[in-house]
Formats: sequence, C-alpha cells, structure tokens
Amino acid sequence: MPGAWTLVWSELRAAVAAALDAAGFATPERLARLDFAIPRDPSHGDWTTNFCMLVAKEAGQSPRAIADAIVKHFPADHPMIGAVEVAGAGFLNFRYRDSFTASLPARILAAGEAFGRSDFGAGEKIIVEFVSANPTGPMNIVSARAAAVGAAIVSVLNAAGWQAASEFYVNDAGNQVDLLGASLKARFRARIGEDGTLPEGGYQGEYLATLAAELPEAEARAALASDDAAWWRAQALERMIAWQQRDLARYGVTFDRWFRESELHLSGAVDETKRALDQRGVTYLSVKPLGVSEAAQARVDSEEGASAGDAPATWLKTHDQGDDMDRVIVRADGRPTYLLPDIAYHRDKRDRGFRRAINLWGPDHHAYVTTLTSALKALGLEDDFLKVQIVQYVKLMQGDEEVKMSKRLGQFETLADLVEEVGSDCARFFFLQLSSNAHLKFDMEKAKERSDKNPAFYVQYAHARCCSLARKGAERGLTAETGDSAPLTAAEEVALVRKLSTFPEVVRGAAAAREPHRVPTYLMELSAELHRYYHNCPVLKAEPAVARHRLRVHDAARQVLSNGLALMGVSAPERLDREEEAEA
RNA sequence: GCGCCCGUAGCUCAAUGGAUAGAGCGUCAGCCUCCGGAGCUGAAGGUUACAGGUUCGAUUCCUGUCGGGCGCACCA
Repeated sequence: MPGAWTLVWSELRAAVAAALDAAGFATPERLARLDFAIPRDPSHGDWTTNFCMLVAKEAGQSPRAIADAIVKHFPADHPMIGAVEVAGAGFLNFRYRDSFTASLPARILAAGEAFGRSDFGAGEKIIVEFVSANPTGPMNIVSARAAAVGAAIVSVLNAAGWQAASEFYVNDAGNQVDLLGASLKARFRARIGEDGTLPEGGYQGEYLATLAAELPEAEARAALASDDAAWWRAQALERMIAWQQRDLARYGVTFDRWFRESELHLSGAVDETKRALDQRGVTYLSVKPLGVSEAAQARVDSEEGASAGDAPATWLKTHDQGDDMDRVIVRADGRPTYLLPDIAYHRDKRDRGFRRAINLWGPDHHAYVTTLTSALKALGLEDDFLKVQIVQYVKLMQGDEEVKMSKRLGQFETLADLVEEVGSDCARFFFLQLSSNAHLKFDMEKAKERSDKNPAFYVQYAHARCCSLARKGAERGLTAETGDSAPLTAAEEVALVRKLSTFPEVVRGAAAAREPHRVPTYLMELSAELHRYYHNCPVLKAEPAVARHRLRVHDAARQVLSNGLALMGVSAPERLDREEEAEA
C-alpha cells in the first residue's frame, strides 16, 4: 500500500528486539527499556538509542559488548537502515539508507493528509474534558487557553491512534445558576423601568443586560408576575450556554458532547454512586472527619465553621487513598456536595467505555486533584484512570500593565474580544506554543501587531510560500517530479527532508505525553529549515529535472505544514495578504 | 503552617535522564537585476535561582534553602 506510513520507531524497535532475541539477550524487563529518539545533532545519525547503557549494569556487561551484539544481529539488508554505529559512551546510532531518504518526499505525498497519523495508541478510548467553565458568564481568556490546548490534545491523540472524545461539563445544578437567574431577572426589571437591584452576590457583568434585552418580553413579564424563578433560571442557563458555544465555535473549538450535571441527578446516577460507595464500605456518618492527616488535623480543630452544628454528614474515606483528609459527600441537611456528582460523572465516563480520562483544570482547582483522584480510587476505578492536567493562568498584559480579571465584577477580557482583536489563528498558535502548566504572559499589544513579531505568521508564511511556488511552477509548465526520486544532494535539502520525516514521531510523542506544544515547536523548526532550503536552492531557475525534484520536496513540506497546523486548529492559507500592499 | 506549580539569554519561552542547553523578540553587522524580504546569513548575550544527593551521564529525578504564583469550606 503506497499510502501507508509505518512509524520508523515501530520498525526500528521490532528490528532491534529481534536482534536482541537472536543474541539471546532479550528479556521482558530489558525490552521494556528499549526506546529510540531522534538525535539533535545530525552527525549522530537519524535515530539513536541509549539502551546499552541502561541495561549494562543489570546485565553485567559493558555497553559496548551489548551494542556489538546488536550490530552483529541487525539485518544487513534492512530496507530503511543502512548503518548501525556504536558511539560515545555506548549510544547506538542508526542511519537511513540514501535510497530511503531520497524516497521520503514521495512517501510523504503518498500518505498525504494521513502523514503523521499512526496506530500507536492502539485504539484505546480516552475522554478529554476541558474548559468546563461555569455557565455564569462568557468565555474568558483562561478558557481560551484551555480550549486551544484541549482541542489540540484530542487532535494529536486521534492522530496517533487513540480514540479520543472531547467533552464540556456544564455545572448547571448548583445554586450559582439560581443566582444567575435572579441576576438576569434584575437586569430585565431595570430594562422595563422597575427596581433592578441585583441580588446579594449577584453577577454584575454587562452581558446579563445584553441577555435581558434579548428575552421575549411578554413571556418575561409573565414570569415576573408569577414570580417564576425556574423560568429565569432556565432562560439564563440556556442563553449563557448558547453564548459559550457560539464563542467557542468562532474560535474553531467544538465538543463531542456537552454533558450536564443535571443529567446525573435526573438519571439517579448520583444516588446510585452514593449506594455504590456505601456498599464498598468507604463512607460513614459523622460530625467530624475520622481520617485526617496530622497537618489537616489542626485545621479541623480550629475551624468550627466547617461543620453545620452537630448534625452528622456523610463522609468519604479519601484519606486512605492519599487525600489529606476525608471529605463530605452528603451534607448534614441531606444535599450532596459537589464531590458526589463529580464522582458520579467520572463513574459515568468509565461506564461509557473510556479507559482513561484527562481533565484540564485551572490552577484554582489544583487542591481538588488529590481529592477527586482519591475518591475515584475509593470507588474502585483504576489508579491511572483519571489524569488531571493544570492549565495555568494567563497573565493578560497591556504593555507593562497587568489587566485584572474578575468574572463577578464583570471585568475581563473575553474570548470573543481576543478572537476579534488577534484572530483565532494567532491566539491558538500563541497558546499552544507553551507547555500548558507554565504561566503565560499574553501581551495584547504585541499579539495584536500584524507584523513579523507574530510567530504564527512565520509558519503560515512558509506554507503560503510553498503554495506560491507550485503556482508559479505551473505557470511555467513545471510540475512536481513523480516516480523515482533523484538522490538528495544539497545539505539544506537533506536537513529539510530529514526534518519532514520526523513529523509522525513528533505527533506520537505529543500524544503520549499529552503535550501539544511540541507541534508548534516542531513547525517553527521545520519552517526555518524550509526557508534555508528555499534561499539556497533555487527551484524555478534550475534546470527542469532539478526544478521538478525541488518542487516535490517543497510540496512534501507544504503537506507536513498543513497537517501540523491542522492538528493545532490553525488555518494553512495558500496566500497571505501583505500588509504593505493592503495599505498601499 | 501544609500542599501544588514555576524559576533556563535583556524579554517571552523550548529542550522522552543523553552527546557542544536551543528558538523567537530586542540589540549590532550584512543580503532583494532573483521563485513572496512576514525571509535569509553572521555577531553579541548562560555558573540552567542556590547548596547537596542519586549514576556512566542531571536543565530534567530526590532533599533542603531562597524567590514568584496559586490553593487549603458541609462553595463549584
């Protein structure tokens, strides 16, 4: 199958494992440590492994002796690898055959949009929950970061062979939604000239006035007359969710499912979860927690406010599972705390067949990570079922000044503002460049500049340049080479093609580590290689055979840039309008 | 007080425990009779906060110190 691309990593691993077996050196423990990486320095080959050094001590042999054994049993006629060398302290370096390297552009183009995809994840079902902002206001800039990162994680997982689904959890069951409804009601009253005083702790944002203006007036007046709190609640909730969905859609982020907390209450899943916990014997009735770490004990003793009088609540034994103290799941008055539906929600995820769950949370919830994972262990889910990743704050800067955000005060930079001012391509590229658990300073002034200071353009420009070259070539009757490839000669060409070939490995690594920022990092490096090649190896001015060969290399680069940007949710335009021309 | 995250070039940030720690921006010096100069080439810029430890090897893992951020409710 000409379109198929097999991970070189997999091929290499199989070949070396076979060599180890032939040498009588293979054990399951050793094979588990067999991994390959792409060396930074090209002089170290196309692939390298540190395996020999890792197992030398345990095997009682020198790294070199092990390396020699592998070299001896490695197939001399391997279709990809032409040379295996022992280097340094015991590295084993692998080099592609020239014929294989030369065939790479054609292979990449044959794979097309599928280049970069692999079956590494073996179809494991995984659910990625992100943003999950409360439906009490428009999307803010932290949600924008989480949305970009979450969507990219889903993309790279699916590309690398997992079956990943995206989900947005809507907290629509809490009293905050009641408060939101009451706030909307006040805004409506203000609009029709009545007393529009907001309720205690109500939401002050202007967006509620906007929503109030959109309400069907007759219905709203009727709800006001009959004091129908449920109507206000439902109106506020549904309109707020629709707003969030609209903002996210404009940003290019959609979810496979918007899961509502209320579903869990209505279906009885919350009660069922409570019973399941009771049956496992991990709950108890008490006024104070029984399982408490030493450090938390002082807090329990000092805070009388924590308990509602002397009535006993239902506690969950999370302390046994690593939490610093047990947690209440049902209050003394019989209402569940937020923890119980959260447990029910993750139980539901597992029941839907997901083997793993990834949650992206804001840093204000990081203390809750241990509590929830402990609770899920108490429920009996696999220890590695839930993995919470913290997406750190975005510090929004206007030049040197920090812009403070507060949803309740209605003072924040929204996702919609960001998309309008910066564009979703720049915003998403910007967010994805950084590892998600690092703090991020987002300078609006700088991001707004449509100039060479904006890194997103660098990659898009590289793509547009490839497209332009193909167009110009076609005008002159030059099309990309097909069939067998001429050998690669120029150093810039070898470097570029080598870089192109590593894309599937980058995607695999990004998916396995759930680190989508590796993709833009790679695309920046690739673009630099491409620009170097372009400057040093003229295409259309070369003799036709060379020109057609270089056109194919550029086309392969275009394909990889396009595939990479697609994973990021960033567009790959075939042309970029130039600012100078636009102004002229 | 306890816990989590972070500390890498002037700034923003990279670097599955690997070989000489890299980009972008900024600064300085060059490159358009030429396929898109939103580009390329070169220079300067580092005790990876500090001190120990683990090992063939540490920016990466462990302990401590310092500095910054965040969190510690029968709120979500």
